[in-house]
Amino acid sequence: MNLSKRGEYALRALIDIGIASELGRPRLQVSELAAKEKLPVKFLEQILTQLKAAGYVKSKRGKFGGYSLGKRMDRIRFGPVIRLIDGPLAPIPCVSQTSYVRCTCPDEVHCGLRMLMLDVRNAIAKILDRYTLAEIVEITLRKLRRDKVTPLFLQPSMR
Amino acid sequence: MNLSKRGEYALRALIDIGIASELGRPRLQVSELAAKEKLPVKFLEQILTQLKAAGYVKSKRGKFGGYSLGKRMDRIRFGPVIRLIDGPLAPIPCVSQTSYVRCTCPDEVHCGLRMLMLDVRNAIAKILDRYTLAEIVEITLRKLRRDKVTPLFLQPSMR
DNA sequence: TTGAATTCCTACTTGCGCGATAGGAATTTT
DNA sequence: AAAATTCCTATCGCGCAAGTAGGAATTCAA
Repeated sequence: MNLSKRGEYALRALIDIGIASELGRPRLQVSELAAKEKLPVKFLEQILTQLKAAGYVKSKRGKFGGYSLGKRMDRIRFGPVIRLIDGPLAPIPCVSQTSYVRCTCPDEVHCGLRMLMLDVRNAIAKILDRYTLAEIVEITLRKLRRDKVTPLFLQPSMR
Repeated sequence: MNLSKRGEYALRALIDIGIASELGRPRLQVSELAAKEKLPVKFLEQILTQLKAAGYVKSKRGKFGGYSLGKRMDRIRFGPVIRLIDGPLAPIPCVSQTSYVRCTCPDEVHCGLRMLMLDVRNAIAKILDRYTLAEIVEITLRKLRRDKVTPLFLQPSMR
C-alpha cells in the first residue's frame, strides 16, 4: 500500500510551493525545495518536469528562475497527482476506476477479495480525490501559526 | 498503493478455504486452490507455508492432505494478514502505527503530507482491520446463493 | 556580450525485491 | 512399497524504483 518516493517528493514539492506562494513567495527553485526536504536535487528536478508537463506547475528558466504553481490551489487534488506519478490508487487493478484491468479470478462479481479491495480503493480515493492543495496548505499554515513556528521560506537565510 | 501478488494470493487462499470450510469441506489442497484461481502452484505453496507459520492455516501432509483454517474465521482480520505478507498498510512509514519510522522531513508535526497520509492510512486500516474472514465469506456465500451460482468447491469435478 | 545561474533533456547505473521456478526431503495414506 | 501430498531451500530473471551524470538551452545582471 505504498506511495513511491517519486510520489512523495512530488506532493512535498507541491505543498511547499503552495505554502511559499501563500506567503508571498510564488516561485521556488529546485535547490531550495531539495534543501528544505533533504531530497536529491537531480531526482526532484525530473519529478518537477513531470509535474510541469501535466500542468501542475510552471517554470521559469535562467537566473532567478524556479517553479510556481500551474493552476489554482483549490483545483489541485492529490488523487490525480498520485495517479500521474504512481499509477492507480486501487490496491488491485480489477477495482481501479481510472484504469480497470480484469483479473484472473473466475467470477469477478462474486469475488470476496474484490469486494473488500473495492472498499479500500474507495476509501483511499474519497480522501485523495477530495482534498485540495489549498486545504492542506491552509491547515498547515494554521498549525504553524498556532504553534508560533516560522515557516522555513520566510527565514532570513532563505531570502 | 498496491497489494502485492503474494498478498493477493494469500487472501484469495484464505477466502477460498473459508468458503469451502463453511460448505463442509474444511481442507483444500494447494493444487485445488491454484487451479480455481489460476495461480502458480509452487508460489502459492510458499505463501501457504508463510500463512501457516503465522497460525492462519494448518496443514496436513501426505495423501489427502491439504490446508485448513488455523483459527476461527471471525478471528481472522485482513489487516494483520496483509501486514504479515506485504508489510505496513501505511502509504509512508512515518504514518505507520505498527512499524513507524521517522521520515526525513524537518518538522513532522507540521507536515501537511503526513497529515494527509495519516488520513489515508487510517481509512485503509479501518476497513482491513475491522473486516473478518467470517464476514467476507458470509457475504460471498449470500451473493452466490442469491444469484443461484454453484460454488466451485461443490462441483462434481472437484469432489 | 559575457558569465553565472538556473531549468531542460536524455542517457545511464545500481540495487533489489517481486514473482516466480526447481528439485528433492519428509510425511501420510492406501 | 507406492502414490500423493506438504515442506524446505536455493536460484533466477528482470523490471523498476531511485538516483547519478553531463551537458544543452535559457535567462538575467553587470
